[in-house]
Amino acid sequence: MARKKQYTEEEVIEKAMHLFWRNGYEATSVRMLEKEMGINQFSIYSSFKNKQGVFLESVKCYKKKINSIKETLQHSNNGILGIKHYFYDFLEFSTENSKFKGCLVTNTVNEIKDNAEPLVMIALKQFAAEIRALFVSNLKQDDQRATIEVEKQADFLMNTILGLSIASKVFDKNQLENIIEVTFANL
Amino acid sequence: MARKKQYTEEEVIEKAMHLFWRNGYEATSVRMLEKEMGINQFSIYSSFKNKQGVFLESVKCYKKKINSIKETLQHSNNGILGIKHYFYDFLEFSTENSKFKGCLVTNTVNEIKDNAEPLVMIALKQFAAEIRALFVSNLKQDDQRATIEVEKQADFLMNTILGLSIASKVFDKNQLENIIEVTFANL
DNA sequence: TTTTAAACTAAGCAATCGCTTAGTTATGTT
DNA sequence: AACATAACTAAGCGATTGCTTAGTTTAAAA
Repeated sequence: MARKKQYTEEEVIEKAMHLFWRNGYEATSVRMLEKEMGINQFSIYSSFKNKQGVFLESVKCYKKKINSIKETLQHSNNGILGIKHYFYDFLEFSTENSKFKGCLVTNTVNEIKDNAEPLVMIALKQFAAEIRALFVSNLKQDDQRATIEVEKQADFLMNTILGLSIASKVFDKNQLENIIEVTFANL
Repeated sequence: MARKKQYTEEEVIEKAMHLFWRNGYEATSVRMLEKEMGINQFSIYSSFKNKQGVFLESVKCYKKKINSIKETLQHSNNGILGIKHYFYDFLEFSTENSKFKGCLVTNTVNEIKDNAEPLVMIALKQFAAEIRALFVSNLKQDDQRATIEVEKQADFLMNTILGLSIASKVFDKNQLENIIEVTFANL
């Protein structure tokens, strides 16, 4: 009936995701996406509607990629030690050519204005809430831990992860590991 | 010999600074600066050379503003308690109409790409280094604190401050205070 | 009072932004 | 083989970006 697509949407989105991850949302232009994805602007818009659509699919792709270390945390039975393991996994996950890129989600949360791009913001907040919920359930595994403290500690851990996203662009690997060690030393 | 300026550069830079603080570097256009500063683009470029120049002066202005709470930390003799005080001071400092704006410097560090705007990046990193040095000297005030740990803890505290800059846009005041409390609870 | 130079206004520069559209190519159906 | 239709190419849309420039106004020096 008609011509076949010369690309698979899964493949080109993964390339787009890496571009957004490195550059952020605004700084990634449609022309750059064109080159990185290897398809024409027409194809981009016909497959994903608009730039926001490309990004939302990129977040889905990012979620899939990070899902393996998220599942490790999900099935962990070591309480806070499982979370610490997740922090190290995350550090490795966000490394490329011994260069840290931070977290796609956190990077974008910090970049997007409150009013602008509400759909993007909703998707990002939902992702963050999922991670925080895992922190809470893992903290509750520790018998001696006070229940009242769990929510506070979850916020604290989220803050540390947020910090690591920026810190990973400025600090070296050793410093990042020190941050994790101090974070969990007395928690 | 010639006409007088109808504005003082100090006054208009303070307005520019607040705009950058709220919106970030890229998202603040020269047209927006024009309106906020109340002067024509020609005056902006004749006084500050270019947009980057306006921003660099804005960072100087920001430093002056934050200097009072920095000096409190500088003259503090309570070791880590002085740092905790600084965290709360910073939270109040970055609040406007019960809305948190984060830290101008941190916001921009996270936004600017490594290669782009190197002058901006240098100014920002220098500012961060000054804060970290204060953390180190205050930590050393505590006699029982192991010297080896001080540098690690300084990185940890920097990471917490970085985190708070993002967290302050997503979390409420109570949560932010919880983060500070947990941070210093066992340090 | 005339001169002169800086401070102003406003229009417009090239480049880039996200996005669209007219026209061509390819492919499965009849 | 002829048709129908989706996938492609490439040019270009209006809006906005940082920045400049030609022309006018103002005020201090001569």
